[in-house]
Amino acid sequence: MMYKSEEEFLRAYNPNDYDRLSLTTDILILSISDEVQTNYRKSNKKYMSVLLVKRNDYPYKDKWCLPGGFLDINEDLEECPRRILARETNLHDIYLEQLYSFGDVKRDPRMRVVSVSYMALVDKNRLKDNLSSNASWFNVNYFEEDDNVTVVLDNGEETIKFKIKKTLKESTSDKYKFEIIENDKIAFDHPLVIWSGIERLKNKINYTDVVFNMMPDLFALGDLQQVYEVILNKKLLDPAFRRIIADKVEKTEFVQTGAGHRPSALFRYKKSTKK
Amino acid sequence: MMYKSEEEFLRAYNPNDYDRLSLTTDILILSISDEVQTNYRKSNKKYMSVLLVKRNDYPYKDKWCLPGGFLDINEDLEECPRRILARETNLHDIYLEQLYSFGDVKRDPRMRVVSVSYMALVDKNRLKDNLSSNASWFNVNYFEEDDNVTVVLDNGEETIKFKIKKTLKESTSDKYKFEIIENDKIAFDHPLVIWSGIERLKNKINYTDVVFNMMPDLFALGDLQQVYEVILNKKLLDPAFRRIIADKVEKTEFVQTGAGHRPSALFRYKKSTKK
DNA sequence: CTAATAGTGTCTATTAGACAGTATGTT
DNA sequence: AACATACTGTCTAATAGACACTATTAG
Repeated sequence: MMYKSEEEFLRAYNPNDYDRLSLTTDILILSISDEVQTNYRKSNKKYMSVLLVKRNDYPYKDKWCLPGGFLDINEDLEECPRRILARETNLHDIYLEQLYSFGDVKRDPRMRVVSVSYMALVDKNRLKDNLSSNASWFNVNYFEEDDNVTVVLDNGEETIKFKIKKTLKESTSDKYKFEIIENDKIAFDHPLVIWSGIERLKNKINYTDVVFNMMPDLFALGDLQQVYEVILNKKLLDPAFRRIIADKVEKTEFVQTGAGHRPSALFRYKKSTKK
Repeated sequence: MMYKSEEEFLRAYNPNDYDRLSLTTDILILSISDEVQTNYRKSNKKYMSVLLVKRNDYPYKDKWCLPGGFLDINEDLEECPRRILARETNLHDIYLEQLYSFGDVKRDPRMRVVSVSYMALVDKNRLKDNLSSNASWFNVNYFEEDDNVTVVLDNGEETIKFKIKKTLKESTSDKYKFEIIENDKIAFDHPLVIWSGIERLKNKINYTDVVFNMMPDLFALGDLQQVYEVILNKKLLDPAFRRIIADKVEKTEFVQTGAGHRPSALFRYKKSTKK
């Protein structure tokens, strides 16, 4: 069928000629928590933490899932996670990036749904007491071995464990398919979203400045180093770490005292000028 | 509303409670072309090339766009680009990875459409004469300066130029928004897809083995180096290059002669064992 | 004084960049 | 012989890893 003009074409166009489906966005909200130490001298142990919401209806009733919701027909795709973020945290200026789109036919038992996942990074101090009631922060621990990852989440009351396997796809080099091989408390394919976000952050921390979205305005270098360490899941050597971040931070006049040891200078994020 | 069981919930569930929309996938198919040299001694100049399709109906009639199509309600998301790839190239085992999902309200004048873009990498020699009639390979050249990229495409008959600007988003560090600031021959937001794929490939070539999906089974190291050079858009030094790829390739018994200079040994891809 | 973290100097090992050289086919 | 590319040796620069040391506070 050929048309004389775009106007004529659009008049004749019937949107129902094609299959229509629902689209949701799910948001992996990551932050840093610290666990208050009993020994006054010791510094607070830090964790990476993720915000999960308890489902109180079917499907996956009583399981935990990522905050999410349906895309409105009149909103741009990225507006959707922003609206949900505002709902969950009351904050509007949160770092957000798209992760991946999931769309297996049977991923939602209700109907055909494609989900676009996002990752948000936030400084937890900014949203104290702003949480909606069925949401909870879970500390994240993960263990990688060969092609398996075990992720353990803990919110102080409940422990959630799931396992993901990277399997090499046939005929394509270096392309992995992720598969959930153990999971009983997380809804949908959200374990995949959680892990792909953690992997993304683990990579990005090395070549971008995204971490600073999880930091308060003023921070000690020791704290920043601990954040790197929990994200990368390995210890770093002090001098090397300080070399790497040297041109991303600037020293302020402030110090942090009262901890039973040498006070630490407080720094702030500084956009580095050189590449 | 609370339900007694998942079955009861699903019976009562009405998919039309939520907005429904159409979803398409668009595929950036990248490959390597070489331009036959007049001087028998000189080696063929290589280009990165992209497969575009000429639209013969509205919207964007007579503009070029990426091969793509609507997601079928009964196919997994990733099946969709695979089906389109098979249609365009008659090949089934092509490297494919998801790039990004685009979903601005007004990105398609016909209706609300969200598009999931993919990148495919293929060895062009595998699909000689298998092209569908309205498709054409365009050689890619690009120029980066500050926050602008100019991409120039050429298929021998037509030259297409577009320009993209990276603008730093407010309140989030290191997060760019891409914006098309010059384009008159490419349909939809496909310039964004093309550039994000090139950027992705440019990065991935450094830490994965994806290039080998664009190479024939046997190749000379000089050819491989040229492929790196056109993708990265810069010259590499021979010894450094050979060090880097040393454990990704293995020498075969074959050589390439007849070029008026020392014959080159032919190599093949070898999955490297160490990280 | 002690426990604990803050912060620095410096040596070494590894990797990346640069250049110059030798090797070998075709016309 | 001359041209063009194939391929290698080696020096140097830059970066990452490791260790040892000094500094400073609350209790």
